[in-house]
Amino acid sequence: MFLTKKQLEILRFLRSFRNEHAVSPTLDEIAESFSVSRVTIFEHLKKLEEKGAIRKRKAYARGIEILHDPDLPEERGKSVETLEFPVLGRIRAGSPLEAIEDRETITLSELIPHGQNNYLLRVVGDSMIEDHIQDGDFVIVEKRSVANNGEMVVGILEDNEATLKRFFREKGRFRLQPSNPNYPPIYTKTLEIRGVVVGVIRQIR
Amino acid sequence: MFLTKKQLEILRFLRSFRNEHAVSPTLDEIAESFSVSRVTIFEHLKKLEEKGAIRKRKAYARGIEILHDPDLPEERGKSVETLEFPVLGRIRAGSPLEAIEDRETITLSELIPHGQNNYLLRVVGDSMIEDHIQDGDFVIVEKRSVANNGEMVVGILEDNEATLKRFFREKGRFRLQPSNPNYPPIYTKTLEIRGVVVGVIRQIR
DNA sequence: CCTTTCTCTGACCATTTTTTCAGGGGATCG
DNA sequence: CGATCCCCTGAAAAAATGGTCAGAGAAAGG
Repeated sequence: MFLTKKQLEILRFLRSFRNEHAVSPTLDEIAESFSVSRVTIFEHLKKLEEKGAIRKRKAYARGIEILHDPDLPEERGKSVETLEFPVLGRIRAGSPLEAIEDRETITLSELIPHGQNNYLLRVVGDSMIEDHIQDGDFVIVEKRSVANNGEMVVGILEDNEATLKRFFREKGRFRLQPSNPNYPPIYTKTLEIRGVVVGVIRQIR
Repeated sequence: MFLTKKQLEILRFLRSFRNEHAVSPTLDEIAESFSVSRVTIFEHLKKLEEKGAIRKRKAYARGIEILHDPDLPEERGKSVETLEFPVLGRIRAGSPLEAIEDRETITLSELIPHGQNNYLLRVVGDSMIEDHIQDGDFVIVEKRSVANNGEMVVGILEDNEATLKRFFREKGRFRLQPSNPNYPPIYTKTLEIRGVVVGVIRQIR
């Protein structure tokens, strides 16, 4: 993805505006800040969207979302520096084959999906055991109200109870599939999806 | 500041909408969600603003700001850039039992053992699958040269190869036990322990 | 030179969104 | 009862915001 200079400037402006005002700016506001016309900004935003840097919906006021932030690495580094881990390479859990060699570091923010829309849930029970999520694990959940088939979702059933299952849309109903042969799937006509599991964290005593 | 029931509901809706969409809702969107007219919402918001719970500017699309969140103790604006996650409670992976209710936050540094002596390894292979560590997972390893029976260790064998196994001290030898019935244990007389697994992190695509 | 890319414009229209106006109904309390 | 909240309505005005159209200049590169 190659952004022109102007596009990059606009992207930066978007971010800083959001930081300050908690909402995205309008075309006019961006245009005024750059002393150009609204149409110019409109075109730039179109390009930015084509390039996948932002998302905007049709006729949706103040609805520009930043998908890719070009400055992020440095900015994150500050507050996360204490949470940096060296990655000492790969280890073969099967037969011993690969030695520990490479050296790089990784910050947890790279490794762990983190954002306004993520939260943790502690897992109770073993119904997702074949997905290697065990009792006591924390799952990182991204808040979403829709899911794709096969994704692991946090769903609210009719009786207002929350559960963690794999999601499948079937004819006229939803199937919530445990990944444990000892548990039957749950079928429901109404389902509120609260989020999708994007990560797992486990502490070993 | 005394909020009526409806006002509280709306405030909660504002928050959840923002969580999901990254922008504030319009009057219409709120109105539709509550199945009332736009004007009704307008009035409610006016009251909410008088009471200091939100801020909205004149004719400013999607510009409602939440000033006071009744469900949140006192935490505004703090945890954006730090690696703090809200923990929204527990979820039962077995049968759906517990709803999502409690609200607290946890920082990753609490959750993830972190220190000068810890590093990450990416796991290749499935020999630890019954410990629910799968191919591609990162394990957090605490540097240590000794281990207790049963701990999961990173060991270097005589041929200078690294492996991840459970550690057992036996008569005159060590046993490195995969947690996968398809793999046999490894017996060795000399073993260099590089560390002990204290955590697991998994990203889900 | 020609073509392409990037930047830009004024004028105008379409749609979304907020705001006002002019009310109605029900509940509670003195 | 009368006064006061709270919750609600449809219709229409008034902003604001987003989008389209038909161009234009300037720079870069073949």
